[in-house]
Amino acid sequence: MTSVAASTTEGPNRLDRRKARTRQALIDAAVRLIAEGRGERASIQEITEAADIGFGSFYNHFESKEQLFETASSEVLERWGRMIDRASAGIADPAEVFSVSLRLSARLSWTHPEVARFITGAGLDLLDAPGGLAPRAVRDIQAGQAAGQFSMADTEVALSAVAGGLIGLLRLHQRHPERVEESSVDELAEACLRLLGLPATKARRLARLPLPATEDW
Amino acid sequence: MTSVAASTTEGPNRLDRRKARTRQALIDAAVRLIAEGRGERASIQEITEAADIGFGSFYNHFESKEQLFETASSEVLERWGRMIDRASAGIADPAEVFSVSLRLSARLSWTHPEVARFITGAGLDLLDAPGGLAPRAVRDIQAGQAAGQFSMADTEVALSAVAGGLIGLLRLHQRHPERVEESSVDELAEACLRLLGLPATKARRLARLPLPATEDW
DNA sequence: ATTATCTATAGATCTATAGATAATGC
DNA sequence: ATTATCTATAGATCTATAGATAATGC
Repeated sequence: MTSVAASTTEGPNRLDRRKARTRQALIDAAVRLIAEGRGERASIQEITEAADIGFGSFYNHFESKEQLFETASSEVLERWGRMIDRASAGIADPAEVFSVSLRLSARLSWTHPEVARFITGAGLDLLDAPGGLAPRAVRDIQAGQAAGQFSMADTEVALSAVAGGLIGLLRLHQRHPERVEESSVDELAEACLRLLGLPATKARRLARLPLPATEDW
Repeated sequence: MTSVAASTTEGPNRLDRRKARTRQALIDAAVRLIAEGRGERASIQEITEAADIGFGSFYNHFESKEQLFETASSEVLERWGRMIDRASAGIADPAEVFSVSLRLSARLSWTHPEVARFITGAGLDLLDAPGGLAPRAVRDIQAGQAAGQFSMADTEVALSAVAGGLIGLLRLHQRHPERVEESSVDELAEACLRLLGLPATKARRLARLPLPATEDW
């Protein structure tokens, strides 16, 4: 047991790592293509060229384009969701959890521009995906309704409006970076809290609370 | 001048009308395909089959799929916009014009379900299109800002949130018709007015005003 | 006679796979 | 020896067009 990788039952070897790199190159290329808004339209040839791997290698990892895009989306949504969870851990008020989640998501514009572009590229389809902001916001909005803080009845409609606002801000930053700053993010959160039915004064206060520090991801 | 169509310089003849019918069949098929969410993915073959015309006839009318979809979108957006304009003609308050426009658009779910499905199929891409609700809402939101009624600064972000809310309601009605009624539409408008910064009481009143009668279109 | 539509097809592109090549395991 | 990657290609699909057929004009 002196050599770490001596045992045959032990972790990934060089071959496994090479395979994982190829797979990851495909996923990263897919994320870039979704970000460019041509997720479904790209051919497998384009994908493998963007990933800089041989054409045939595609089928070692995925059975179809759809499966690759599905995997790529899940991966980004998973990271996004974990970031939200870490930052909102320990916050009790659902309205504040919602506000923090949304503000962090809007700040992706500059903290993780490639994730932001993925979100704008995917659009409202993200509402159906089981990851990222959507399921967490549904949970928070419903908790806020149960607690009597939010008055808007249709959770799904509210969520869709919030997603529209988020995507709008991310797109604005992509087109005109100089027109978006931290206060724009807070203003979006404030407006969304008002939309949900929170009193304007409380919305204003909540949307300006200091944000928890977020480690890199 | 006893026979209406006698003069050779006069209006469309039978041939022109046949040509127009074929063109319209293509446009209608394109609208249906966009509504099904596979606007860009459909092949020309699928389009001509859906339109029930010969494959080659496509090229008598359009040079490419993109041109057809562009034309089809413009046509629907044009009708949608005219409906809004007719209904809001004579209303002075920009917040009320906005509210009426949005409520009529959300009612498309049952007044013109094929238009509603087109909107949900197209998604937030509609924000870039020069027709329909988007340019009119931009105008109203900016007028409301200038008049000091609306406090939200970024018009484009606000518009995107409103579009998200509208699409959310249309989608909800498509999936669960029993969960959407006229009051749901009014509630969406109320929430959007609050989002824009209107005081909650005024938002509530405005979103419940009687709607102008709209003739068919 | 003129014009639009339809059918058939050439050429381009795309997917999926087979077989050759390169990298790693043992 | 084993496993993954790469190159080459068969077969399917798609686009664009040519030429035949059908409808209308005059």
